[in-house]
Amino acid sequence: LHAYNTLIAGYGQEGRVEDARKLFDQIPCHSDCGKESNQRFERNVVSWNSMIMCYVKAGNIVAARELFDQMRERDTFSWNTILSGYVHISDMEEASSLFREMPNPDTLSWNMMVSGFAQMGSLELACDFFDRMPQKNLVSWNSMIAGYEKNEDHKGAAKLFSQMLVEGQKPDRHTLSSILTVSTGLVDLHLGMQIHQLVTKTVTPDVPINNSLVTMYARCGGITEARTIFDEMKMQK
RNA sequence: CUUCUUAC
Repeated sequence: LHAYNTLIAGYGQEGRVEDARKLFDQIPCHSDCGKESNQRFERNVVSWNSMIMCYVKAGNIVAARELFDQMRERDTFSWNTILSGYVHISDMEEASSLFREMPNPDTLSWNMMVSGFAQMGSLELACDFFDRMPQKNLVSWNSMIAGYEKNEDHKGAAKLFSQMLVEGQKPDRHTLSSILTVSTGLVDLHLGMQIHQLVTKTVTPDVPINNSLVTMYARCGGITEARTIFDEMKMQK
């Protein structure tokens, strides 16, 4: 059964929804004739969740929702999965009401609400959720920073970033590449160089990160440094 | 075994 679930999820990654569905339909639903307990081979929550995930990834919220409504046992994963479906099509109306109906929203749910609102330009709302979050994690910060960035509030993003450091969160590659884009937008070479320092200490060199670094230096008047990084990139291959 | 965030 684990094998089935893994395969369904795997098809999901590749967008092969109907193959996933075929497998899903092959797993017995719930044994109809009461006596026999074939609990051993039955669709479980994970099978449902994986299948819903496939539909969500395919952009087929309607189908995902149908499955969701049919489930008799929903866990936090199920809720978060459809929630993310609505967030990705920017249907924050639906997302909000789901969020309100959720029995026990966890950090992931909050994160999705934050990034959803931020992504559609409702920075106010995003901030609101962000501030009210019971506990924030790295992803929460990253989503919020990305939101500022998307709305071209580069100063806001930079401010949030320093606040993040003050609160003792360590940035990861997501944070750093967002904030690099921000320094590029601000044409702030000084900030960019500070980030560069952090990059070399915290994350393993990475093509996307290096690209952001090169872009940042090039735009902020550090052509020499840009060139250096560029050359280092070639060495690594 | 399944769910959240970046850039180009």
